[in-house]
Amino acid sequence: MSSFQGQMAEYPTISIDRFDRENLRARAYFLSHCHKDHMKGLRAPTLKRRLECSLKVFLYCSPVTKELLLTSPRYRFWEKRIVSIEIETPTQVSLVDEATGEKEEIVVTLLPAGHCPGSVMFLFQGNNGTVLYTGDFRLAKGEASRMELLHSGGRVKDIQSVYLDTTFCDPRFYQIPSREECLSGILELVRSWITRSPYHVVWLNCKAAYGYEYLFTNLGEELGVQVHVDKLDMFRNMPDILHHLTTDRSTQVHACRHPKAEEYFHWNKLPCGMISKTKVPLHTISIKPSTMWFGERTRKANVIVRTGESSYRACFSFHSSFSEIKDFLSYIRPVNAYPNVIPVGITLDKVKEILKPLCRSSQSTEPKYKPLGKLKRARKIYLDSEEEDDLFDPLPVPLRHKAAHPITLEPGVFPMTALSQNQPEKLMQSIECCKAESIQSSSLANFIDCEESNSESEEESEIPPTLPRALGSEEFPQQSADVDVPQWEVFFKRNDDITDEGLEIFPSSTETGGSQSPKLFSDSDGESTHVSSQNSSQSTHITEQGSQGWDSQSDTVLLSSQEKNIGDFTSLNKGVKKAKAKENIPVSQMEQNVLFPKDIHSDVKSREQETSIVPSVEGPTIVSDEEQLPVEERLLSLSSSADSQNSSDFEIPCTPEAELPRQEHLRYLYEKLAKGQSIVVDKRKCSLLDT
DNA sequence: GCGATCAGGT
DNA sequence: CACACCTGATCGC
Repeated sequence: MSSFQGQMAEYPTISIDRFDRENLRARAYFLSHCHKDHMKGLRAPTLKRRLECSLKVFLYCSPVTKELLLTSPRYRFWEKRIVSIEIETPTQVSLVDEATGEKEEIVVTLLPAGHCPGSVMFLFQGNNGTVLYTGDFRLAKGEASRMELLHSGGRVKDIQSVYLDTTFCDPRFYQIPSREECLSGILELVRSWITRSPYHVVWLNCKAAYGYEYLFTNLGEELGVQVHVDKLDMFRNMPDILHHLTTDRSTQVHACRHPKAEEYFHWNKLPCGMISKTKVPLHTISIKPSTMWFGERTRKANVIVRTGESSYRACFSFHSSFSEIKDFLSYIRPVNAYPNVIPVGITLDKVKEILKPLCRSSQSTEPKYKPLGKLKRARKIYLDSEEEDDLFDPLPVPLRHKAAHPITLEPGVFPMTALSQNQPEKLMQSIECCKAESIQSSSLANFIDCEESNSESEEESEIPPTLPRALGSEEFPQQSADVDVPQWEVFFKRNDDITDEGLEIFPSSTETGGSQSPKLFSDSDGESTHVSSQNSSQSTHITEQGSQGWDSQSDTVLLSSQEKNIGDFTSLNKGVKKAKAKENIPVSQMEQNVLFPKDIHSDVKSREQETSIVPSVEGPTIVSDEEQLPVEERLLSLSSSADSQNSSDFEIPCTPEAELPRQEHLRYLYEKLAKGQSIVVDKRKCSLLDT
C-alpha cells in the first residue's frame, strides 16, 4: 500500500498518485495507474472544486489509465482535464502557478511499469535534476537496462532520486517466480481441468483490481476460452483484452466475483450463480492468485499450491521481488532512493537501510570488503542465485551524464520525440555492487493474497461501449483526438518463448480416476517441495546447499524437472534466446552479440537512435546531449580501446562488467586462468558528460 | 446525503 | 504473515 504523500523533494509543485491535503495546491497531477491506493482524493469535492477554478491544472497519465479512469462515472468530471501522454515519449509539461504566473517547465517520460494495464513510471527531467517515480511496478531482472529512455549517450541517465515501489523490498521476498513461470503454471492447471469435460470449470478468485488481464488474455490465447467477468466495458477500446473476456456465463473459465463467492464455491456454485450446465452439475476448482516468495537460497517450489480438495493458490505478483528491486535500483543507481511503501513487518528506517547501499552515494563512503589476492580480472565465484555473478570487478561509479535541458515552451504538453518502439535495445550493463548479506528466512507461509482493487463497483458507466471518448482536443490540438487506442502490449510484453519446462507436472490428458483435482505436484526434482496441503509453502523456505553454483543459475527455472541438468550456462543461453525472440533484434545485431559478452538481459542497442530528443510534430528541438558511443567497443574488447571521446570531459571507465559473458568466452577465460595466464583488462576510456 | 474513519473480513 | 482492498457502522458537516 503506497504511503507516498504525493510530492517529490525536487519538484514539489507537482503531485503524483495523491490528491489530498498539500496536493490540493499542485500545479499538475500525475496518476501512475488506476489502483485505489494511488487515487486518494482524486474524486474529492475539494479537488473537484479546485479544478473548476484552476483552469490550467491537468492530470497526466497514460492513455490506458485515462481510459480506465474515465470509465467510472465518478471520475468523469476529469474528462476535459486529463491529458494522456504516450508511453516512452518525452513530453514537456508547463507548471504554472496561476496566482503568480510563475512558470516552470518539466519534461516527463512515461515508462511501462508492468504492474497493471496502463501502469507507468514517471521520469521527470527539469531544472532540479532527473527523478524517477516508479509508481507500482513489476519489472524482471534486467528490464531497466532495456529501457531506452532511461539512458542517454549509451548510459543510464544521471538520476537524482528514485521514488520506489518497495512493496517487497525485504530480503524475505527475495525471489518471486517470473510472470512467465506463474502464467504457465496456472495455464497448465486450468488446461488440465477444463479439458476433462465441458462441465469442468475454473473459478479464478481474483480481487477487484486491474492487473489480472494478462492472465486472462494468456489463458484465452492458449486455451481458446473466454473468461467470464462481471464487467468489461472499461476495455471497450482495448480489443486485445476485450477479445478474451465475456459476460456469457457459459464459459469454462470464470473470474466473476460475488460477496458470497467463497460460500457459493463451497456449494459448487460460481459467483455468477452458475451451478450446472444443461442440467449437469459443474465440477469447479478455484485458483486464488497470491504472491509466493522464496528466500535467496531457497530452491523454488511449484508456483501452484493446492490448499484444499478443489482449491489452489497460484503464484502471481504485481510487484517486483526484492532481487528485482535490487537489480533495478542498482542499475539506475540514483543518488537517493525513497521508499513509496513500507513493507509489512519492517520499518521505514530498515527499508532506507536496504536501499542505501544500492544508491550511488554509498559507493564512495562505504568501504566494501574485497577478498585479497585476486588475480587480475579474476572471475568471482558464483555465490548466490539472483546476483549478477559479475565476471569482473564492479566499477566504482557507473557512467552517466545529464540530459540536456529542453528549451522552454508554451504551456501545455509537447511530445518531444517520436522514437520507434521497436528499435533494437541498448546493451547496457547491470552493475551489482551490493549483495544482500544475510537473508532471514521466514517460517511463515510465503504467500500473500494478491489484491489491488480498482473497481468503482456500484453505479458504473452507462457509456455506449462503442463510442470513443472525445479527448480534450481543444486544449491540446497537437494531441490527435480519439486515436489513442491503448495498446496492451506496451504494458506487458508477452513472452512468446515460454519454455515448456514444468509442463510435465500437469498431465493434461491422463485422467486420474480418483481425485477430482488435477494431478499437480509431481516431484519435479528430488528436493523441491511440492505440496498438497496448506503447510506446504513453509517447506519452500528450506535452505539448501549454500553456495553451489548450479542452483544459483536456476533462477529462471521454476517448474522444471531439468533443474539438475542445468550446466553453468543453460540459463544464460536461455536468456539470450528469450531476449532474441522477445525483442526482435535484427539478425545482424544478434550476430554482433555473438562476438561479445552480454548480460542475459541485455541487448544490443542501435546507436543511432539514442535518447536524442528530437522535434516531433510541433515540438521544439531538443538536442541529443551527446554522440553515441559504439556499444561494441565497450563490450568484450578487453584491451584498451578508445571509446568515443566526443564531448568527453573526463575519462571514466565504462561499465561493461555486468554483462555476463557468453559461454564461449567464459570458457576462454577459464582456460586462460587454468593455464595460469592472466586476464588483462585495461581501463577503457569513456566520456562522462555530466559533472 | 456524503465523506472520512474505523473495524472486520478476505 | 498481514496485503489492499471491500463492506458496514458511526460520526460530523
